[in-house]
Amino acid sequence: MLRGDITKAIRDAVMQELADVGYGRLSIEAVARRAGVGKTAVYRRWGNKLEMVLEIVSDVAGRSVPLPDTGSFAGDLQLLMMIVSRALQHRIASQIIPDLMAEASRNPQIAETLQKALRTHQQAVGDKLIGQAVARGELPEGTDPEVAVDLILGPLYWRLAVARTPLGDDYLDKLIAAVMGALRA
Amino acid sequence: MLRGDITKAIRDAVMQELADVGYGRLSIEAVARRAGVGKTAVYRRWGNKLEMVLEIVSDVAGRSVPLPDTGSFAGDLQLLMMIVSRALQHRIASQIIPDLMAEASRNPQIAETLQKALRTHQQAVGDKLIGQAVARGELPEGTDPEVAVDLILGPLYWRLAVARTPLGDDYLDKLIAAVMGALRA
DNA sequence: CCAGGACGTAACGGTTGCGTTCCGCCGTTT
DNA sequence: AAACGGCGGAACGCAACCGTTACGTCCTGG
Repeated sequence: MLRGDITKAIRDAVMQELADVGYGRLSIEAVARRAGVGKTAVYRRWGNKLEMVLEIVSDVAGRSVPLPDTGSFAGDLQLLMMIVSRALQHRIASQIIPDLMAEASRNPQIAETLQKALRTHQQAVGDKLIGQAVARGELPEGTDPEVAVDLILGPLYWRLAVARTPLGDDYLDKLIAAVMGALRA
Repeated sequence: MLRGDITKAIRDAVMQELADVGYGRLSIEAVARRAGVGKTAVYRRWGNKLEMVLEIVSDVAGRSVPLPDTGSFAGDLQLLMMIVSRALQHRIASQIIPDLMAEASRNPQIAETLQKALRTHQQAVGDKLIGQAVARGELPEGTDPEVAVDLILGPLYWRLAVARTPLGDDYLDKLIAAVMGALRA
């Protein structure tokens, strides 16, 4: 019976509000205000703030990242890095993700949701990427997928989400070359 | 005239409170409560929450990280990584830093303070490390310090502060080997 | 011995947000 | 035509904090 357009408006408002003020300061009143909606409409859908945020965020984050499979490790790596860097440069993502990550260290429910939505998936992507490369003989047999994934995602996350330094023209190329060099050994 | 032991108690309480609830939810009342101190004692020292947090955090963060200089790039790298990983595994640091980083994207004052306290310094460390290595001929002439620093700090930060995965016994060794491989090219 | 000042406590009025309730409106269903 | 139910809006009591103020205690220096 709940009207879909109202639900959509609330979902959008939550994402915007999360980006603007963060989870800690997000208030249902502000969400309703921003969505142009009564508080009652919100409470008709979710029981409280945490429940609402978790459902909305895990829904958005769950929309899966396509697994790169270009046929070569270099190609896969380049594609993955472009996808990740593109995602991390979007304003909403680059604000919400660090915020929720910080919040997750205090709230087990958030931690679990993020773990499921982000890490599990991205790790799977990384594992597949490395696994394929090893199978193809492009990487040595003993390559540690954990180290490899950290080496690929870490610098990007650090630069885009933490240091917030813009990417130079050739930055990605240099980074890709460096990662290739690191793993090729 | 302000009593030093009281000031110390407040400073400690602020750090604890920051780690527990984050900047967004930090309240002066809670800080005073935790420090076993009246609100008046706090307001006698700082004008408001932002001013207080900035002063305390930048003081703590300003206590400089020693510049590694072991004589070889491999040694410097290992030492730096051990220092950084040690620091990031401390509960307070691993909670406060991501929280303030997220907050910094909304508050220019926090951003500037963190920039000054953390990035400038760490970057200087990285630049010196790379510079020395290049001068010694251990790294090729054109090595990009930005990429190198990201490659060193990114994976550690990602793993310890974001993914929050514990470090295996040989993880640091593998990571060091990988970074060496990446830059040696 | 006394003045000064930092201290804790308590209370102030004001703001914000919670989660709930009640109202009147309006489009759908029956 | 009438009943239903989601809707916005307004107000509720409650709680937490804000930043400020007044008060009485204690310690210190002159």
